[in-house]
Amino acid sequence: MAFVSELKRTHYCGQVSLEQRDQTVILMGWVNNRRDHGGLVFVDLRDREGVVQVVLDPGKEKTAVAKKLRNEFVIGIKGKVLARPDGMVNDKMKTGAIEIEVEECEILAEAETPPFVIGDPNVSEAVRLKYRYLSLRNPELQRCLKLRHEVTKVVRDALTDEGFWEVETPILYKSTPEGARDYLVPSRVNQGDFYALPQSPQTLKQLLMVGGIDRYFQIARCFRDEDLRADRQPEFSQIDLEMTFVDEDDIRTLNEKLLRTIWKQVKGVDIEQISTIDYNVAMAEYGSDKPDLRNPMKIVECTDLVEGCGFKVFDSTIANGGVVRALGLPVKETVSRSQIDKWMKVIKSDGAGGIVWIKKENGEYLSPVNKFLSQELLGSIYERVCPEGYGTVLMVSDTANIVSRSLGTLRGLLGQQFDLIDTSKDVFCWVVNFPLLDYDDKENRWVACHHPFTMPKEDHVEALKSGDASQLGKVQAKAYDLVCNGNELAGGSIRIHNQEIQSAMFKALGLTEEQAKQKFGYFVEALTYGTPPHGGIAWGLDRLVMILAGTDAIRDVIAYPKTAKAQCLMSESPSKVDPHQLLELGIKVLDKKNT
RNA sequence: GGGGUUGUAGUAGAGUUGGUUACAACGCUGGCCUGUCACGCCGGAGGUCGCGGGUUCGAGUCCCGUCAACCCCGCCA
Repeated sequence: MAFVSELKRTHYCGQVSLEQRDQTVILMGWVNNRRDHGGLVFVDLRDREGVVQVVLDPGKEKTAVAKKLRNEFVIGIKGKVLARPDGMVNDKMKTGAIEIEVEECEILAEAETPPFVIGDPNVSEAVRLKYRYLSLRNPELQRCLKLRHEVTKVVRDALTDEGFWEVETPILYKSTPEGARDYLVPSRVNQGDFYALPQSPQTLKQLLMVGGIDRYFQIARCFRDEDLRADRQPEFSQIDLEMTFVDEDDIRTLNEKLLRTIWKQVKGVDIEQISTIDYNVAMAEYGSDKPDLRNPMKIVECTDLVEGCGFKVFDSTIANGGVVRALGLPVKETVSRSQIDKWMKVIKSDGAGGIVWIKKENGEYLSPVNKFLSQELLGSIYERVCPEGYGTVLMVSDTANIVSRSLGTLRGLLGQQFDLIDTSKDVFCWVVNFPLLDYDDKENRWVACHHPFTMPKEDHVEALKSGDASQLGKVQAKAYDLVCNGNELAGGSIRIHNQEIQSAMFKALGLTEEQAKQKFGYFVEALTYGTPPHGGIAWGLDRLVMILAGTDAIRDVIAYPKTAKAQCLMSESPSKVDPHQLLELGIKVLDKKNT
């Protein structure tokens, strides 16, 4: 048994091949499956790199243990690599051309019967999460984690080559005045005070630029105490970077290079084209600031055609500054009224009042509004909206925002329903020229679209300084998002380094100099001590890996993810703590019913 | 906070209009088998039908509540 006690593994199971033919190898791994033929036992031995068939003769003393083997036992074997006899090659296995004739076998650890068979694709997520350590043995999950490692490795190497330093920023930090809810950590030494876990290293990385680090990056863990989604976990990772003395183009060029390197090295794919789309165009034509360009459908402007048409809904919408836009259905066949009603129901939650449709039958245009709109007008709308192969016009009229949102929803829905998405390749674009400010109707004030330190475009600085409400909404920011298949891969901006512009920004947000200081404190002060022009971007690492792995939940690319209720089913966290711990922290838990 | 889907042996499912002892598969287990690779064959064990209440002579099935997982809205740069 010397070979086992020394644990001198010679190969990974999945990497044995005809190259080792007739050599003696020592393998360690888990019993993936066993086929007991009485006088001969086949075991599929599994490790990180794959599975190999090993053959044991239970009649021999050194392999007699074969009879005791069960699934998930950890064993070590020493044996000879043999080419499989004619007709017994298994084409479905990577190692199907060979097998190991075992000379010695030892059980390193027995295993209880696992609650599910490793690799069973039907096991519910709750069970898989409870026994995550067993799920991790699934080659599919291991593939995703390996992919994640490869991505971070490529990023670290590529950014190092570009002169970036990886700098760690604190996890115990300060509560953020805006944005998502913070996770709070009570301080024992300073009773009654709390740290917050960072929502992102935003201010810290800007201060690194103030500090002269010049080029920084970090694979940064971020925390947000908000409700979860398939693509949102309470803790997640960003590839966060920031650079000094650069403008938008520099950052986009560098990140485009990084993107191409990732796809090339991880997927072996050359990205052909990365288009650049103006935010306003994206909203008007795709109804989204992160358009899925694999979907060929586009929203078509119709406001100019129907202006003064006599149909009350359109006329009053346009009179109030609204728009009328349409989607063409990508099928020639006419669709049923009930189908259109279903779509209508969906977009009603986006605020749309309804859908006006136009169909063409026997050269005649049919529509619920053909009392108001002439055949000629219906025809010109139809011709503009429906190119060859398209068959029905769906029109929505409302404010530009609502029309964009609802037709954007519809575009996504129809793309799926009519199977228009070519999933064979990834399609990328930059969305640029985001607005700097957005008016919050509920709070009756302007809020920063990106964050309050985002630089406006040069041409728009005067408009920002004017504070003129009619102009503020049109001010554009030096902000940019990198989009892939309808997902925001990365987002960033050039930051304000100029005190005058920063003051104008605070003023637009309705903050006095005093309030700004109080709210942003040390950060605002730091910016006054000589801040270089700088900017950066942050990539959502989990989403990035999810897209590369071809999965549809970021749980699949995280080793220990949490459920929709932000719980870890394996460790059962969060959990109650010892009263002494609370006492030390000066914390008392309120009875929820009585508050 | 709101809406939706799901919940039946260890796992994933079937279960008729409410009607005798709740099914077959995989896994587990005992036995047989020297060429299997979803091994096969013979036998066996395994159930608070998520939980709590209600209707009924009778509930896996109908009703109410509740819990959990997932998806979506709100929320989240």
